[in-house]
Amino acid sequence: VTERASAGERRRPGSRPGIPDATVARLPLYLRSLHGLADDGVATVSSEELARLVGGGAGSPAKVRKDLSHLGSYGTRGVGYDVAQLLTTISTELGLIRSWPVVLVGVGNLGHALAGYGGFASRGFRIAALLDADPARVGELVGGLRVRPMDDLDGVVREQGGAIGVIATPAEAAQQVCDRLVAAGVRSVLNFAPTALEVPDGVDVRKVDLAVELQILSFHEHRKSSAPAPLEVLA
Amino acid sequence: VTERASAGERRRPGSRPGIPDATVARLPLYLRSLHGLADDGVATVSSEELARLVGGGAGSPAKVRKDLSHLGSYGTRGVGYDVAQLLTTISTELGLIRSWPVVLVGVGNLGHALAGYGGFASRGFRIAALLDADPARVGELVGGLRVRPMDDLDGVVREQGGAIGVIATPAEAAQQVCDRLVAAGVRSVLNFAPTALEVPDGVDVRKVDLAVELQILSFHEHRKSSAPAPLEVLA
DNA sequence: GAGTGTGAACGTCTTCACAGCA
DNA sequence: TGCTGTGAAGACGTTCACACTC
Repeated sequence: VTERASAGERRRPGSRPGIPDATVARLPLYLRSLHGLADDGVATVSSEELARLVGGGAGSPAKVRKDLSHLGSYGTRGVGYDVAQLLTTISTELGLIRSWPVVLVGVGNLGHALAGYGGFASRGFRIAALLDADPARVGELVGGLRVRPMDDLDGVVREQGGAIGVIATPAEAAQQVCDRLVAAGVRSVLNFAPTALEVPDGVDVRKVDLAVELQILSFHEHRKSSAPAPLEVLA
Repeated sequence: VTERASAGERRRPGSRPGIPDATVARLPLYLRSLHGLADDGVATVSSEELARLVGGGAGSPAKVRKDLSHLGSYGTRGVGYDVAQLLTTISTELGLIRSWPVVLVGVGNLGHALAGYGGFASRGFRIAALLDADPARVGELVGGLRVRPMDDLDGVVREQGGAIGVIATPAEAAQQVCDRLVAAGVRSVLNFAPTALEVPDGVDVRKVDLAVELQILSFHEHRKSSAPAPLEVLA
């Protein structure tokens, strides 16, 4: 699900010329596979091996090489890429050297799951605060953090620099919550509520919608079901 | 996050010529907006209005018209599209006339959240079974359903026709669970575990990885932070 | 007049193929 | 010899602009 691309594509003087969106979307996948390799003590990967690791759809050796070449990559011909070096290069490019504070709004079913998700810390994020509009939930201890009232939002965002906002509220509340996040200074939002959010320029929104994913699968499943003849051997 | 496209692109004789993947990915968004309109008693939409409703990134009027034209659409020039008719057309195309059974494997934090998600039924899906490998969890009542042991998988999938599998297990178990789903006859899988899954041809996998989404946001946030000069007024 | 449907232009992403280097 | 780095070709997706219809 995934959707809104970066607004600005600024391309400043000193900075690396823009990395294509499609490449940016794959860098995290490379990162994941590289962590696995590093854990196994592997020192070097070829583009072919890396493509295989990130998995069918997202990986062809040529794609991997093009992607990495955008980072000004340092592969060694005849050998491959240095795993450790690629890890730091990609992490740096993604801004994952520091760990980003995440402000999670909405501590319902999904919010609980997100708060309890272990993979945050190792992937460059830490939950800085849990907020909920429901007074009955405020004060509750979830994943080691106490749920705070919405009024704390401004303070939390300001004391953390440049936090990422995660919206896990019902659809009806999402736009309002988003507005408050943006007003508090948040410029990156991950939205789990099934609604489109309106944001001013300079704010990035990505969204994850479970039902949308299932409906896309449904389309393909439907197609398969209504295609009784798998044979097309003639020609 | 979203990723693997359909394997086969079969394009059989009687069927509609292939709808582009990009369009398929947007149909659920149109559907959502249209439901909203129908609930409000609106009878007709223009491509411009619909584009606005699905939200910034995904909507331009031209895109909407192209997308809908792939469905052999029936808009009325000078007026717009009939909301009710579009609803049924898109629902039919996505295979959402029937409601699809969903088999959810892994009833941890995330599994609980998914099982408790209310939006399933209204969007064309119903949870047919919850499964978990942990004997301690089997028997637990979650979202009105009793958690069943993995051994029930074959039976469940077979008694439901063409179920969609959802994997909400830890990464280590995901491939094994996926293999069992596929062996049982599942051809569409939604994977929440942060791993690439290998599947035979004809099986579609979509994946949702929270950390990947955050890392993509991180990239843009990082860019913004390291771009101190918002002025580029010279030229 | 208003808004769809669509060819044609444009831009982006992917794949190919091969030169070049360890 | 093996694998990277990259122009060039090709596929795909989006945007434009306008003819056509209600």
